[in-house]
Amino acid sequence: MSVTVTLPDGAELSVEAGSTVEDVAYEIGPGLGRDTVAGVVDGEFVAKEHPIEEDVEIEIVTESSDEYLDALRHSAAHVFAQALQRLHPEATLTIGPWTDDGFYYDVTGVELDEADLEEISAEAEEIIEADLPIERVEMSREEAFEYYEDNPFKREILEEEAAGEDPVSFYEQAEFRDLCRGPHVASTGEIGGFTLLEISGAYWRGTEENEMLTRVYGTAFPNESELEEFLERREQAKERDHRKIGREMDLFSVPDHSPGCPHYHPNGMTIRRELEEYIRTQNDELGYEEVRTPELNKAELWKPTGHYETFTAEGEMFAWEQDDTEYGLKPMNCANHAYIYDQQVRSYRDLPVRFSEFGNVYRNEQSGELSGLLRVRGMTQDDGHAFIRKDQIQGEIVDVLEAIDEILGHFNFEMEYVLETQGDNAVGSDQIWREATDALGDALESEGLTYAVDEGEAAFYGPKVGINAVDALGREWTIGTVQLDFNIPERLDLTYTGEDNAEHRPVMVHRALLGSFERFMGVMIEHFDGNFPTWLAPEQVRILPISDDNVVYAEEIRRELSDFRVGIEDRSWTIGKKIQAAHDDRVPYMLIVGGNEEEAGTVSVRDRFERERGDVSPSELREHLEGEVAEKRIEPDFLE
RNA sequence: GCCGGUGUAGCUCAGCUGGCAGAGCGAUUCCUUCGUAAGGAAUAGGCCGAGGGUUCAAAUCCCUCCACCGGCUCCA
Repeated sequence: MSVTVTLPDGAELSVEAGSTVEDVAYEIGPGLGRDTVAGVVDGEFVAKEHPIEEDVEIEIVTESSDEYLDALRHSAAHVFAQALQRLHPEATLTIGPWTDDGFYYDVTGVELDEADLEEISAEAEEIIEADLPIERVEMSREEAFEYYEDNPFKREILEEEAAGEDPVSFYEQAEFRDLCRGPHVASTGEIGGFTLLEISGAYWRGTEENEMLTRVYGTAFPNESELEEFLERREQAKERDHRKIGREMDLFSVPDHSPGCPHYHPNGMTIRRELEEYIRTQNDELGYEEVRTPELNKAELWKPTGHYETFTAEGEMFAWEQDDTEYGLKPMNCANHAYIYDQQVRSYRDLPVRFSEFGNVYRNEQSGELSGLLRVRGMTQDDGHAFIRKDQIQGEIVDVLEAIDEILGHFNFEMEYVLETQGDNAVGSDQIWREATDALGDALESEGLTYAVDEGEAAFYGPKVGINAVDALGREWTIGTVQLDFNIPERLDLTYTGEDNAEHRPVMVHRALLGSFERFMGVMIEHFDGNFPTWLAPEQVRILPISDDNVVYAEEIRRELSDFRVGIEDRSWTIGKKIQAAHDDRVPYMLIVGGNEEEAGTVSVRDRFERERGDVSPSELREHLEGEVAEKRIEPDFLE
């Protein structure tokens, strides 16, 4: 019997049923056959020995395919495991997949530290040097269970991932053998660059209740130079780390006495104030009225909304007894805003009623989670709640999404939109959740935004659109959110009087445009590498007098530019050193003033891109800066 | 919270096989007054994260705690 395989270019080929991917490649051409390392069959990455039993779409993976790197790293994981077992026979293997930039292997029954990694690395190099052929072998399920008699993890994989497979596949190189679907490269020698990177813990199957395993991260490349480039990129990423830049530019610190609670230094606060002012104007335009509510409340405030239960269950709420009463620091602003809504009888004519607040909230995040400005315990959200009628849902959400889109445009950010759906901790009926989720999805689609769906990830009260950014180290963080909530109005019995003179239930929209000022600034610092747009730069202009004699003239120029944040470098340094310091401080504009400028009443302008122009009149520069700042242009462009 | 790592001058880091606490940058003072990415000299600056232990002697070895870094889990 023959089956039809469809190639990526649309061509069709008829082959015997049971032919392998490799056989198909040889059918196409002997050269391709020899180069085959694996295949993609109906979108699934498979070993070259994978048999074709029905009509499929097939793609042959060779050394030049992206998938080759995955296979190579998968094999590198095996090489690590082999080296580990040679040096530590007591180690039990669990899983060892490839990842976006390398591989890891989770093991247990062995304690490893960094010195062990070096030894294992050396052993792995020998395995690579020996160029051991990697071969696929099959075993019956029964044999496999017997083989893994002492390894409950592999037995669990046999029962779950490999349920019903008989025989099951193993990959072998010399004395090493591992249960594995593949694919792998043909021999260990194909790994040109190999390194072990980190050692850490990881829960079996990613569940906190399970045993903690030892995870070793590594990566591999076809050759040494690509590995070096990878390590170089990693080092460069560290240079962009907002914690490092925050220290260098004196923006903020998170001292030992306030873990997770950043202190803004004057430079950082300048940036934050600009952000706050900008967001205030956005909130005004969107029709939000600013309110202010306290951090300290009785715990009972959060009981009807469900916050108390949710946050205390996760140990995330700061709450304590005082004078026989339980108090807490607010973890969210919703309850206080709902309270203000409820202080009046609301008519359908009043809606939407919208409150905004730069709300300081506190959450007892696990100590291991804290990370500079990106993950904190005390933060200020640019929070807002709109209380609306059901017929206003679509319009309200669309307005917020458009505002976020406009804001992000001023930062040159590319964000990923994610729709998060009902999770285990959800309150309210499934019906309500479905409606709310559909409404968010519809709004995203009507805005033409592409988005991913994260099932079960929403907050407890309603589905959420998360706007995600990536930091310098490739970690993803949620910035802004839009959440639709039918539950809290219900639980708090919020109402408005309708046209029919009956009571109706409003819907709540929870939204944050930037998210928290902390996280947004953290992401922004890394995104700009500290080179802030002029409107945000703590020091927008620095005047560099050629000699001390020019300091008085520098003062004069500063008065001329009094609408901007202008510093004067008055240390008795050479001009070269003053320029260097200004570059180090990432100041957008430097004005060099010496005898010539003083005589002509001009300045010599240099920007942080090292562009220069002499004979500039201060008023021309001032007019330019006014426009650049007002329009929030991303790069200093006077010298373009 | 869990696994591994780190904590020495304002910053970056040496010193850690136990024996007088170091460098560069920065700061201060003096000299230099300089034309587009580091001029010179001198001086000051430390509870070696905190507490306990071992020792004649601890930055160094051991224990506990705190904070930070990477990862897991969890989140704006």
